[in-house]
Amino acid sequence: MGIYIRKTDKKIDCPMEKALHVITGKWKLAILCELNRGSCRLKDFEKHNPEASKRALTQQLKELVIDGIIEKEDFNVYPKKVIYSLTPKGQELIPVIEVLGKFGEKL
Amino acid sequence: MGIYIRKTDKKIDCPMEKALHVITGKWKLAILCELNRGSCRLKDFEKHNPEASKRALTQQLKELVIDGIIEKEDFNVYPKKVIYSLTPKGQELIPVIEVLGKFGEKL
DNA sequence: CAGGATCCAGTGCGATACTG
DNA sequence: CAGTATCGCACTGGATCCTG
Repeated sequence: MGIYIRKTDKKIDCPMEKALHVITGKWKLAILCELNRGSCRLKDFEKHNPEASKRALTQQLKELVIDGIIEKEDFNVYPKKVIYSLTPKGQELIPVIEVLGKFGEKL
Repeated sequence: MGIYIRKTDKKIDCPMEKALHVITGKWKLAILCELNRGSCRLKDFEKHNPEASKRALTQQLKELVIDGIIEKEDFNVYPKKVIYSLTPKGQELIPVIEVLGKFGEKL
C-alpha cells in the first residue's frame, strides 16, 4: 500500500507529505467540507462550486476515492445516479483540516 | 493583509486554503522540519536535500518569508552568510504539520 | 446525469550558468 | 556563499464535446 504521486508513480514515504498530497487539489477541500455536511452527487458539487470545471471535479473525486478518503455508491440507473460520501478514514481527515483552518485564521 | 495566490495575485479567503497554500511546495515541509531542529543556511538545505534545485529552495524560502513563517538574518559579509529561522508564527505551524503527519501514518 | 477524451494555458520546478 | 536569469519539461486544471 501507500500513496503514490499520480502519473509518475513515484512513492511518497514521508507521512506528512502523504497527508498533504491527499488534500492538495484545487477543489478537494471544498469537496471534503461538503461531504462532511452530507453525501452528495456530482451535480451538487457543480452547483455549489460554479467556478469548478466538471473535469477537475471528477478527477479529484477519483483521486480521493483511490486514496480511500471518500467512496462512491453507483445506483446503476439511467439517467446515472452516483452518490459520494466520506469513508471512516475520510472522517478522520476532518479534524485534521480543521486544525489547518485554525492556523489559517491567524494568517 | 492576507495570503495571495502567487503570480495571479488572487486573494484566498478560506483559512484552510490559506494554511494549505503556505505549506504547499515541494521542499517546504523539509525546510520547516529542518528549521524546527535549528536555524540553517542555504547550503545546509542543499546538503540535506541534494535532490532539490537551488532555484526551488530559494524560491520557497522567499515565499515562507513573505508569509511570515520564517525570517532571514543577513550578516552582510563576503562571502555571503544568511541564516534562516522560524518566526513565532512558524513555530505555531509545527504542531499543525505534526497533526498532518499523524494522519499520514495511517495512509 | 456521470464522466471520459481532447486540446490548451498557466505554473512549479529542475538544470545550468552567472553575479556580487 | 547567497541569490538570480534563462531554458525547458511535466503536471494541474479549464473549456468543450461526446457517450451510455
